[in-house]
Amino acid sequence: MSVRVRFAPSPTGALHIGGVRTAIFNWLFARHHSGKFILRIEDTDRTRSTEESIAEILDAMKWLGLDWDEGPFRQSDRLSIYQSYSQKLIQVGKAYRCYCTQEELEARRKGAEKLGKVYRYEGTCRNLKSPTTDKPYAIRLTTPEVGSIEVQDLIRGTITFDAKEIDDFIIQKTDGFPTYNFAVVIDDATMDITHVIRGDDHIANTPKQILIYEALSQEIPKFAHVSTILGSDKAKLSKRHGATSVVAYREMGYLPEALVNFLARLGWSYGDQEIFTKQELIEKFTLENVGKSPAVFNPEKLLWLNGWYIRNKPAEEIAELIIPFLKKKGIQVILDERLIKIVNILRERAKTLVELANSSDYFLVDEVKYEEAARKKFLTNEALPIFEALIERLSSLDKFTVPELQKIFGEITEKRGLKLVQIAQPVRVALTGGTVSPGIFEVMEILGKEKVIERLERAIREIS
RNA sequence: GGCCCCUUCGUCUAGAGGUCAGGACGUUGCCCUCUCAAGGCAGAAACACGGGUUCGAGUCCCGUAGGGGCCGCCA
Repeated sequence: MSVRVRFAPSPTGALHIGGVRTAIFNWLFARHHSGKFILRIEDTDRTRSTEESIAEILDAMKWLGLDWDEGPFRQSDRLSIYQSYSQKLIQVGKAYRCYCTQEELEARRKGAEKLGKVYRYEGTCRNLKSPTTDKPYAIRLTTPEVGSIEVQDLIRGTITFDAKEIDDFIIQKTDGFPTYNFAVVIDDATMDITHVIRGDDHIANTPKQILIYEALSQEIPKFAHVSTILGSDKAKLSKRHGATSVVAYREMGYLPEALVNFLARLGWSYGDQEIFTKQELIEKFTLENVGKSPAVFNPEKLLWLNGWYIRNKPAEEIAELIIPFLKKKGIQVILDERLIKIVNILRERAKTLVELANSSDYFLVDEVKYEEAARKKFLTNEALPIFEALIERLSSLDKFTVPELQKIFGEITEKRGLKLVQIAQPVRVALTGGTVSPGIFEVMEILGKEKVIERLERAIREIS
């Protein structure tokens, strides 16, 4: 049978980075085996699930390029399916109605706790002869009292649980809704899921789920439990460690390639390789190379990777991507040769699209804003004659190109006995407003003769 | 507390009994250089601890410690 995997987020908030890594592993596994990747929305929590959250999840998945073959299915559409299966289990004697009230159960649990024991349902309703049909009831699975349940985990090997640890747990609530474990199993079974790849916080649920599969006489899928992503303090990654939602990273100027590459490498590896195209990830991804230990989220490495992709993607694509970021700053531009040139000289010093957009503004606005410290240090009386000489020489220059400009600067430094840095820095401040920029000749070439002279003249007025 | 999972540089990891324990991010120094980057070179930096098994253990076994997860009519 061909591989069928699923990603099943619950739409109770933003799509979390940890969840996305699980999605990536599932997606890669499906693509690697030419199988199917199924998207399922676990929205049975009616109070916390929102439509906005569903829309955001779908949006983020598309942005990351994690396309799905089936779905999105919603559990809320499938209630009758769960109920028909729970009824079937009652009929064949694998499940039973339980009339114990929540209050009663709560009291018994507290009693057990007082004795320092873990409460397990004692099977009060298990052998009820004639059920009182008018009282509300939950449905419990009849579970074995002895023996053990083995989970064959593709990442961790065999995990054994004692049957005594598992009581007759509820599969359908009094309100007719399935419990999580039951819904998951029915969904995975009816969707013919072959491999369940999910977070290791589900390990303890797995024996219960296996018991449901067995009661249903359904084939048990293969399980693979991936370790959690931790924050820098080794606690589970959460909002207090910084941004955790995919959308937040998009807004901070991260590229989807970088995020996918980074997340894929968190807990998975392929020798010493760090950079992977999506194609390579698909070819090389296997569960055997997924590690067992939890991984700490390392924002610096993500940033480095993002910078790598900014430097190495085609400049035209990067140029197109920064347009919305420029727009947010109130700068309207179109994708043209000039913008591509700007991106080309700026991108090796930017780690995010936001940085790139910020560093390009002096090319795109009419008037530069001087940084105060830079102005004070470099727009001085010593700079005046240099600016004046430059204006004179540049005015008569026909070819406003890097080699020509280099020549002119060479002449001026020689004549005045200066080092290049002594004139490059004041000019840089005059042209860009700051002390940091790409090579000054490249900047001048892109700015063009007119703009350069205009800004030098303005700098002279600023000094006087 | 019970059950379960995990443990190689600060971080991500390679390592499937014999390696000077390798790579990457970060970090330090140097080179390049008109600033800042990028790039190049060099360096510091790890097998949690204790017992076994073995000629030999990061690798296998058992403990200990530490971290994490689950113990709901939540998902």
